[in-house]
Amino acid sequence: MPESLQACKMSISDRILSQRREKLAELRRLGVDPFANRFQPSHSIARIREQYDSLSGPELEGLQKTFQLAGRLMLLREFGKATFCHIQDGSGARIQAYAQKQVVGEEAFALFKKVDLGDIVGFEGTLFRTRTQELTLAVNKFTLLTKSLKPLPEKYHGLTDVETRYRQRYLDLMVNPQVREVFEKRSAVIRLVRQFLEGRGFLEVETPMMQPIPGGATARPFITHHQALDMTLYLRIAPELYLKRLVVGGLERVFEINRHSRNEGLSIQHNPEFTMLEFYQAYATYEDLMSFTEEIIAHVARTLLGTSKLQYQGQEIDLTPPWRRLDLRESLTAIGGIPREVVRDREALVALAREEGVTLRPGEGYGRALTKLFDLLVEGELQQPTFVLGYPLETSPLSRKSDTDPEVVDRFELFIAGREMANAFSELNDPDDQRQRFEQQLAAHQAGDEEMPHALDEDFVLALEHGMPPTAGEGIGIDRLVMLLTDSPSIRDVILFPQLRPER
RNA sequence: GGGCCGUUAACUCAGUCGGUAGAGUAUCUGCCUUUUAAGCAGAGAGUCGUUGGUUCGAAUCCAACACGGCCCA
Repeated sequence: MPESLQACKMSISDRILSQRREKLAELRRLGVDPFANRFQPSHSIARIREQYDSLSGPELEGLQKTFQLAGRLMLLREFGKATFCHIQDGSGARIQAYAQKQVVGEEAFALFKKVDLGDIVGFEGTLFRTRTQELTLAVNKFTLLTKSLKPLPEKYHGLTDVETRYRQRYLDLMVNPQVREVFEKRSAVIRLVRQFLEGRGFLEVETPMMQPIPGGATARPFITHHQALDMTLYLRIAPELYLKRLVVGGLERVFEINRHSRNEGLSIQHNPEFTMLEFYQAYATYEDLMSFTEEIIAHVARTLLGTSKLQYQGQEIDLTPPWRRLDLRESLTAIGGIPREVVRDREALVALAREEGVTLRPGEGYGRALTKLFDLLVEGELQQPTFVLGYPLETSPLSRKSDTDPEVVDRFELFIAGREMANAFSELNDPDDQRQRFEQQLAAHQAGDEEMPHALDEDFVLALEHGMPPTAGEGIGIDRLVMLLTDSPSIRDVILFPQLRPER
C-alpha cells in the first residue's frame, strides 16, 4: 500500500507523531543529533527584555554584541527565504527571532525549515527592531536542541480543558503564562514567610511525615506500613505534637512548612495533601499571635502585590491591620441570626444543630454544635479578615483553658474570604490535663470515630511531664493563602499536581 | 454518598426539529525576505467518553457506567 494511502487511515495524532518521527530519523541521517547535549545561553529571555527593551533600533545595532538564546518554539511564521519565530524560555518570557536563508546559509536554513512548533532550539545572533519596532534576534547560527514529537495546544486559546491542564500540567505551564505566575507567586509566598520567621528568630525544622500515632488534628489519616519494622505508620495529619516536643527541648521558636495529608473528601478548597506553616513560640500567648498573624500576612501581601488591599473573586479584601475580632457565640447571633438565649441554652442549641442537618457523633454535644453551626451560618459571611475567639473546650483538645471562662480555650481561628486561613492557640502544657483529654479522644475512637487517634500518645505526655514553657502555636494554610493572593478560586489552581482519579 | 452540568479532529469550539460530521488553529503540499492570531491556494484528519436501549435512522432521545467541573453532605 502506498504511504500516502496509509496516511489516510491514520488518526490525526498518529499522523503528526509519525511525521515527526520521520523528521527525527531524517535528522539523524543528516548527522544532526535531535537531542543535543549542550548549549549555553548567554542570557535568559527575560533578561534580554529587561536590558534591551528600552533601546531603539539604531542603538541595538550599535551594540556589536552577539547573544546565545535557547527556548521552546511557540510560534512560526515562514516565508520562502526567511522565517519569524517566537521562542519562550524558563524565565517565562518570549522573544521573536528572524532567520534569513541569506544569513544562516543554505544548509542551516534547510535544517531550520524542518523544525516544528514545540521543538527546543538554540540561536546565536544580534538584536534589532523590525519595521513594527518589535525587539527581535537576527539569527546567525541555529542549533536544534530537542525534538518534540507531540503537537502544542492551540496558539491563541491555549489549553482550557481543566482535566488536561491538571493531568499534563507541563502543557498548561507551556501555554498559559498566568499559570506560571501563580506558581512563581506561590514560591515567593513561601520564601517571604520563611524570611519573616527567620527574622524573628524562628528555627526551621523537619519532623516526621510518617507517625505511629497520628495526632495534632482531628482527621482520618492515610495508613501505610513499614516492612522492616513490621509496623503501621500514618501519614501525618499535623506536625503539632512533634513541634511541641522541640519546644520542650528548648527550641523555643520553631517552624515547619510542609505537607499534611488527610484522608477526606476533595473540594474546591481541599486536596488530600496540602501545605501548612506551623510555628510555635515559647512565652507567647494566642493574643500575641493575633498581631503576629496580622503582620506576617499583611507583610507577604504588601511585598508580593505592593498593596494590602486585594481583589479576590471580584471582591475587595483589605488586609490592613488591625483585623476584626469576633466571639464565636456572639457571631452565631450577630451573623447567624440565632437568638442569644438559644445560643446559651445547651440543649436548645444541640436541637437546632440537628434541625440544620448536623450529625453529632458519640461524645459530641454543645461544643460541636456551636462550631458546626458556625461553619454553616457564619464562616461564609466572614469576607474581611476576622479572628474568631471563644472556641469551646470540647473541640480543642490541645489548647489551654481560658483563665476566666472554663468552657472556652485560649484559641482563635482566622477567616478571610469566607474560609479558614489559620488556627492558633495558647498550648496546653499541663501533662495531666492533656492525658485526660487524650483519654476522651481515645474513648471517642473506640466508639467509632475514625477521626480520633487510635492510641494515646504516651510519648508526648512524657515530654510534657518534663515541662513545656508557656507557648503559643499556629498553623496557616499556605494553599489557601496563595489562593487569596493569586485570586484563584480553586485549590487545584495553586497545587501543581492536584489529586485526580486515574484516567481510564 | 446525593444533585446539577460537561465530554464532538491534536487544541479551541459550532452542530437547529432525530436524517448519515463542521469551522478556526495546528498538520501536510505549493507560493512568499520585516511578519504580529502574517497572507494566498490546495489537501488530509473523527470509536461524536463507553456500553446498552428506543427508532427505518441517534452526536442529537432514554438508561447505566467512566472521567471532569460546580453545589450539597
